[in-house]
Amino acid sequence: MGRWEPNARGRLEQAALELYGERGFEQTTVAEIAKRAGLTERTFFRHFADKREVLFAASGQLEDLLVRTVIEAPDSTAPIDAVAAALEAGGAALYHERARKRHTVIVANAELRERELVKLASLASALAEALRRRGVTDLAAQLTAEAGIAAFKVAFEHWVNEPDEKDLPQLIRESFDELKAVTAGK
Amino acid sequence: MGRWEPNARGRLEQAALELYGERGFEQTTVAEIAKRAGLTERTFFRHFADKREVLFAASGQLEDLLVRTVIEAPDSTAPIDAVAAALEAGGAALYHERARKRHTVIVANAELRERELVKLASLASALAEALRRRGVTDLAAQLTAEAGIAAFKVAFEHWVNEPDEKDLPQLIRESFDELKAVTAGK
DNA sequence: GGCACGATGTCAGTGGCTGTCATCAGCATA
DNA sequence: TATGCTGATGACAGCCACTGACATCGTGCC
Repeated sequence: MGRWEPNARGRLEQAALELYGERGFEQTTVAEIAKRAGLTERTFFRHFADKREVLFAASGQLEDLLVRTVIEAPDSTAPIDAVAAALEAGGAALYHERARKRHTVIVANAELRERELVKLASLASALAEALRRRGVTDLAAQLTAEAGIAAFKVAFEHWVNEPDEKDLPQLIRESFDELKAVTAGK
Repeated sequence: MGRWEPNARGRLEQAALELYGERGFEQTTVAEIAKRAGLTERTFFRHFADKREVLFAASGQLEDLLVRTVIEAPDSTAPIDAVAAALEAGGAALYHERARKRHTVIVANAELRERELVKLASLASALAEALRRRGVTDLAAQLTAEAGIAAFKVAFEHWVNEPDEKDLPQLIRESFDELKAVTAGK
């Protein structure tokens, strides 16, 4: 096991998810993660900014997908519906088992929940920016994006918590319908 | 300056806000804050769970105010309007100058922005719980609360960034109006 | 074979945060 | 007034996340 084993980053992600799941986030040291991946602590921090970030490596790709979907929506599509379509597409790209495992680790620790909020806020920012490029007002873009993320969040939580696996895009659609109802004063 | 000077907690808050403003959050050590307050580092951590929390001591009171306002709203009030009323009341309780100073410190640092998201999420949770006690469905309560917080967030940012001071509750009302418009597909 | 470059290892250091125990102010009570 | 109790603070040692600096190793290219 010399240096240069392939996919150091992926090995670190795998080792971290395992250890966080086995003994908890706080009870795991970065040195242990690195050791399981056959690397050193210093190398861990070359790949990830901090101990939490290793769980959120995929969020950048998700962001790209959302932005692309909003941009590619027909001009006639209302902003809220473009955001809904993007989040449904994002939801369709998630694997239930992996998402559930990861979510279990995250909800068990305050620092990880905190970081997840940052990632969701980042998604909202990206969605808002994409809407602005469609000519949507700044205010409307921010509100649409934030409200959309709220709908996604609620749907996602139901998805990972319900015993019988449902279709996430379908749950997202229902969540948006409910959002429209409550903001209409229902 | 023996022990037992009054209001240790308040002195720590004041010293922290000053130092974070003067030289930045990262460039300030907890030992320095404690020293300026005439205390030791260990005592700082007896009053605040971590270095960031010292800036968010007031958020608990704000949460109480929001919850109370939702609960006291007339039964006939729609959930979204009860939330709007609560956030307007919360907005009315903020002082522009102090809020601006604090917000400047927070936006300048990623860790502090992260913590602020946690506080906003906590407010959303509390609002949702208050709505549930009014008999609102779980799903509707979560969505209403989250969307309401989004409206507040947008209004608050405008308030602290606009050069001419506007009325925060008024901005919040306008933000809710816009929220209702965009979720209606406008 | 030699060389450039990027990935990794090694080491020392800073600072956030915690556990533990000693110490001290204030208060009650004998 | 002495004594004892309680809660806040100090002092100290220690863990670990994270960083900077420099050495070392692999790989590809000439």
